[in-house]
Amino acid sequence: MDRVESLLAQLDPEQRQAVSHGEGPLLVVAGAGSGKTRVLTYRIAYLLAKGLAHSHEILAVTFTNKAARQMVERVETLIGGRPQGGFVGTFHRFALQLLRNHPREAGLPLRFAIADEDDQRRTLERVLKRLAVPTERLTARAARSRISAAKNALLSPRQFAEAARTPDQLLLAEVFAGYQGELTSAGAVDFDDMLLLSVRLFEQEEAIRKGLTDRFRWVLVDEYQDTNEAQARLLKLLTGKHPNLTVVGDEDQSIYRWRGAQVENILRFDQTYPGAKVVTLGRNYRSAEPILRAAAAVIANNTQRRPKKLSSEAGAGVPVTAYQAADEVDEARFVAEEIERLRAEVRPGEMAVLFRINAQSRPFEAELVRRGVPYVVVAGTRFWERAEIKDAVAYLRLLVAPDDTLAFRRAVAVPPRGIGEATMELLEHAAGEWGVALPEAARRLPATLTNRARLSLEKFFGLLEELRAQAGTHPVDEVVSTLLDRSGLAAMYSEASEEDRARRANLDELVTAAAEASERGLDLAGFMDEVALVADADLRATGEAVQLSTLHAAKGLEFDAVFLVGMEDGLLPLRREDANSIEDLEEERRLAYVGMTRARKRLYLTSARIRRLHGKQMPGRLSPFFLEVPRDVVVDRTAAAGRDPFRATLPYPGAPAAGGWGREPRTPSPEPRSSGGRESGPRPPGPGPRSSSSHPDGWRPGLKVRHASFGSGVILQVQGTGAQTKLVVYFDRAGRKTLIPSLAKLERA
DNA sequence: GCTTGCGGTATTTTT
DNA sequence: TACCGCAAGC
Repeated sequence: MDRVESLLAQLDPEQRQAVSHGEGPLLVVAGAGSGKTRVLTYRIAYLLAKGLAHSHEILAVTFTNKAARQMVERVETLIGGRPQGGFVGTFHRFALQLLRNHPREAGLPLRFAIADEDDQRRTLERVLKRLAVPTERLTARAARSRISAAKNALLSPRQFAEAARTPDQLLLAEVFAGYQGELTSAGAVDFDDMLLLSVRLFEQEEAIRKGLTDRFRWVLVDEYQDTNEAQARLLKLLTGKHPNLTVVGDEDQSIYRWRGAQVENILRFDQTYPGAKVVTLGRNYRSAEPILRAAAAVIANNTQRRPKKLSSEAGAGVPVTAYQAADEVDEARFVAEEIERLRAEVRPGEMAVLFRINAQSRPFEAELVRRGVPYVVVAGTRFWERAEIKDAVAYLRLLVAPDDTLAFRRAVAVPPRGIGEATMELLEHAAGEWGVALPEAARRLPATLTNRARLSLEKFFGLLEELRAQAGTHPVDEVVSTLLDRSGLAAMYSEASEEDRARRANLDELVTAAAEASERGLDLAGFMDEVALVADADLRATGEAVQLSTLHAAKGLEFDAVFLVGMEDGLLPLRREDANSIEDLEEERRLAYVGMTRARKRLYLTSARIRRLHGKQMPGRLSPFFLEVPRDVVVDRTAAAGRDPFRATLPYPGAPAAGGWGREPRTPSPEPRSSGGRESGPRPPGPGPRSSSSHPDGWRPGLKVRHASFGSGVILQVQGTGAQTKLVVYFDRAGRKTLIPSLAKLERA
């Protein structure tokens, strides 16, 4: 019992209450910074220590691989060993595993493929084309998200069609059916299908469901506010009649409504699970008081929530800083200057610039590069989304599943081998005629093919055979190497262009990823499942750099200093052309709330009076959310910056009449074109942070360098000395790279 | 069947 | 502003 006692002793009363809850459903409403992960991990440790659960009886579900990994690690340190036999992973991983174990019962081919977003888009484009749907009526993009929503709501194409009334819905029903038909004949499932089919499997195969219900006697779910209907249903089926289900979440941090997440799941948890115990964690250990007060005041305007209060346990702190910039360049300048100033006491890795949309990151990057401040942009073009990677992966998928039609379509087209639209149509026709999958039809080399196409296909399949033979006997990374080499995928990219070299470098990274997978004992099929399930965010090493991130990507993280930028009406809340419902506005407000509550000690709220975005100028009216922040917790630095006092920002119509910054009398003024920003004078593109100590080899942040492949760049960061020296360099063309100067051909520019 | 140029369009993106 | 997808030329 000692163990149990000592676990509980490390918790506050509410946390303890949640952790030590016995059997039955439990909802932990965990406000920002209140120790959500702590409760989850301690609860697992508690159940094990108390002997209530065996580790193989525990199923813990998260949304990201990263969260899952963290959970495992933390539980390990708590219980001093690795929990055996349970499942800790994402919803999708759980579902995929289930379907891989029971493909037949799920109505899937033995080696079904996974259609990624790209496959989905291409498939939908074909369907839309076939149905002659004009793009003005429905784009592939729109269709994808609406079909996804239907699947999340557990609707089959048929059910959807039956419910369809408007011409719009009827059209979508047709597209949905066509899309699903294509997926089926390609032997593929998309991400939504994984969940949907798992639900169906549970509903139809009582034995399978019961097997799992009996096995996983304890189920724990993280970020429950982000579950969609399919996920909620899956949990309900899985936990059976006596649900030992613990869910942790916070409706105020639900920011994935556009992806099917239903706040209602968490708001109505006690109705779905009658008798559920509800514990609210109300102590915030993260944010200083002014930050918490600001955030609380904003979120209090939402109606879709339980009213609750968070008390700050993190001290009085300093007021929130506000700054209204002249334009986005001035905003970036202010932020970068402030970051430089803060570096005296705050490590770069403890600072973050958070924005609503990725397109906002440019000016900040420019300013930070100029000053030699190390930074990372979280989520640029993601590794696994890159064309060159997808091309190679398509080949690999074909090795695993020869009839993966979607992969075939992609692989056969790159590098160009004389197989184009005409040949594809011919093959499609043959496939239909013979009733076989498209790749199979291609393998049979229909007589109607031109000689050129025939030879080309023979060669293509010959290569696949060769690789498949190698895959049987060699580690994954070797297969990938051979593939890149023999297919000509690597040769497509010349040494002449820097962009091409970056692509080659990416392909090398793919080999590295394969080698790692191989070391973990995965075969090619396992590697492919991994690739499908792994988001790039999981691979990202943060290091000591300021993070530039979207608000979405910042969820779950915390920083000493947070710059929430672009607080303008239309940007945050983001204005979209389709329906700006109250629900949409509340989700935007939650985004602002999530952003603000990432901050521990310092929070900055900035905006621009004029913003160029997408090449257009946007009028920079202050965000209504900004106006919701109580004045007494804010210090406005706009005037103190020595520029003209800000003006011309009309208060948001719906904003509270009192308070807010938009009300000061404004001097009418000429277009504030180039008033701000430049006034502080151009900064010398100087040698970066003065703090950087000199390196024996002379490398220092701010130094301009040239690399044989990546071209010219500037050093952001220097790590280690001697042969261990690593340089983080920002290249004009290739972006951020980490290099070892003793290996890389790097010279001073 | 593959490359060049125009116009339309732009979110957020855990898997 | 930037990219991407489509339409016309080689």
